[in-house]
Amino acid sequence: MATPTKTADRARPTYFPQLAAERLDIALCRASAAVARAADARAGEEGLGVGQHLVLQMLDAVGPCSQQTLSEELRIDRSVMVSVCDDLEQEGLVRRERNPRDRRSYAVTITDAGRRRLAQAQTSIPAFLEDTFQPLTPDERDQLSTLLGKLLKIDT
Amino acid sequence: MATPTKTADRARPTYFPQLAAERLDIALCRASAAVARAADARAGEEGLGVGQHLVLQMLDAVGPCSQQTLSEELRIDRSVMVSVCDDLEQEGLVRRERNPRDRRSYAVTITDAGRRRLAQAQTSIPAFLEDTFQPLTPDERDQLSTLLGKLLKIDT
DNA sequence: CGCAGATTGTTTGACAGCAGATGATTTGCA
DNA sequence: TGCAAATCATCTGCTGTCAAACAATCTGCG
Repeated sequence: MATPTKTADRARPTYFPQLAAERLDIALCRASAAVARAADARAGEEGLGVGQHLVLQMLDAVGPCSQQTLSEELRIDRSVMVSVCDDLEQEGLVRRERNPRDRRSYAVTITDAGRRRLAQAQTSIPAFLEDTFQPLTPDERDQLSTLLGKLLKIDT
Repeated sequence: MATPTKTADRARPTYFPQLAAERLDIALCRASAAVARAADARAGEEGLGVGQHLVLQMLDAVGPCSQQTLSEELRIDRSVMVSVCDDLEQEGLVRRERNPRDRRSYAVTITDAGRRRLAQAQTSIPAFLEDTFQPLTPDERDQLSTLLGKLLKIDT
């Protein structure tokens, strides 16, 4: 494309179509970045980080866990899990007790305050998802979910 | 599932199904992380980073650009673009000349060596995409591409 | 012209994510 | 039993990303 305007750079709404169209990997990364940004923003407003939310959610669902287990199931690095649990403990949302059968590990337990906080945070999720995935119809969201599920089958 | 073994934590293949299933945002982030990891690995083998590849691709397609333009079109932070262009220039794949009409900006230009390197790098992309998206059929990849396209319409 | 404000490229500082090392503890095996 | 190897939580250092500050330059408006 020749540049019709005077300055070589300016005034070219090219928007480089090839990338998002041709390279599925790049489109995926861009979409993920946009969504992650939105999630962080919402989590920031709410005062409960995404990782902390996930930990509370899992503890509530499956009962006390070691940090190791939380790490593996939630795909959060175990050294990051340390600070996530630190924050949660400091706010009184979880307790860290030594596991008597294996004193190397903790039994991380959600507290009543944690359950209340979780319930409160859960209520904002549907609206968040609705906002973020607004360009897609419910059917399309299901499609996307299915496709990502297949893609993640091989996740390391 | 009850835990058959003695220790409370061990041997529970729970795998916390709710997350990837219910929360589309998390599934998207996981898939993106896996794909980005694969892309980085391939780029590492090839010696040409993902960002550098994109810059060469765009310069080849639309001609000389300022770093600012490259930044915006490729969604790479402009402070990151500095080092990307530094590396490319050091390897002789691009030239950085001052734009005579606006001496604040550069006119970044791809060199012949850059074009050769780009052509060589391009050949490995189909195989990479094939490997990475192997769990999806061609039809499903098209679906995914379309869905992501719609989702990115609102990208900030 | 002359100056306030915007823009371009760059540097700096903060921060998340990850690999590797460490100390405490448990497990496996001779 | 005793000891080597594995495991859990933690800490440290490195890398990549991003926001904010900065100097040089351009633009718009009097």
